Amino acid sequence: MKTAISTDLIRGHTDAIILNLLRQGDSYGYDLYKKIAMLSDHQYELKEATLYTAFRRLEQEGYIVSYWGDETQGSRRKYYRITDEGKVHYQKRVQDWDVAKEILEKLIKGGLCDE
Amino acid sequence: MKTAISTDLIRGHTDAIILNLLRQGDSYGYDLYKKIAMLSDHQYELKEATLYTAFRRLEQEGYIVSYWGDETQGSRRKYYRITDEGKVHYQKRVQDWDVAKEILEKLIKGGLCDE
DNA sequence: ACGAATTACTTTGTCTGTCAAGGTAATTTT
DNA sequence: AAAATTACCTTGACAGACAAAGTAATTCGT
Repeated sequence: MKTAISTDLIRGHTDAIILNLLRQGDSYGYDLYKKIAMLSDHQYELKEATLYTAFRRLEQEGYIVSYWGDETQGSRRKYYRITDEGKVHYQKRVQDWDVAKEILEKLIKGGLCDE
Repeated sequence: MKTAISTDLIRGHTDAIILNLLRQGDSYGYDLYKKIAMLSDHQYELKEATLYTAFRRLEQEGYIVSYWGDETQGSRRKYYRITDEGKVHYQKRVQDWDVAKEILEKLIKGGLCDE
C-alpha cells in the first residue's frame, strides 16, 4: 500500500487514534491495523511496529490493559481494553486536536493582515 | 511562554507554515519567530533552533533563497524569499494538510459502524 | 497433499524533526 | 553602566515512526 499522507502529519496522533477505536470495543493489534487502513480509505497505514510501540506506551501509562484471548481456533491474540483513565485521556487528546487544528489552519493558510 | 499544544501535533507542518508567511513577503528568522507566536495567539511557539533548521532544509531543496539585508542600523538580518518552486511546494503542502485533516478527523473521532 | 498466502505478534536498529542549552555580537532601553 | 532586546547560529540529545527481519500457526489455492 502506498500511503497518501506523510507520516509526520500524523505523528503524535497515534495514541488518540488507538484510544478512539478501543473506546468502541476491545481489539487486538492486527485488527486495529486493518481497521485504521480501512477507515482512512487506505490513504494512511499505521505500521505494525508503530502500533505495538504505542500499545506498550499506552499500557505503561495505564490507559489500556491487555489480556490473551482464548482462541479455540486461529492464531493467539492479545486483546487490549481501554481503562477509565484511558477514556479521560482520550477526551483530552480530542480537545488537543481541535485546538491544534484551528491553530494550524491559521498558520498554514492565514495571512498577516488580520482576516 | 508555555506552549498550549504539543509539538508533536505540529510536527511536519513547519515547512508549510514558513512558506505561507514568506508567500506574503520576504522576512527573516527572528521576525517569523515572533509572527508565528503572535498568529497563534501565543498558543504555539516554533523554537528558533527548529526554525533555522527548517530554513536550511528549505534552502537546500530550492524552495527559498536567502540574502543579507543592508541594515543601516540595528543587527544584521538574513532575509529569505520564497521561490517559484517554493510556491508550488506550498500549494502541495496545503493539499496534504487538507487531506490529513479529514483523515485524522475520521480516525480520532469516527466510529467503526459507518456514520 | 503441498506450497503460498494470511493471520498475528515481536524485536532491533535507524532515521528525522524538534528542541534544550549554549554561544556570539550588536543595539536599545532603563 | 547594566539589563534587555534584537538577531543569528551550533551542538547534542530525545522521542516517535518505521524498515527489516523473525517466529509460528492457520487457511487458501490448485
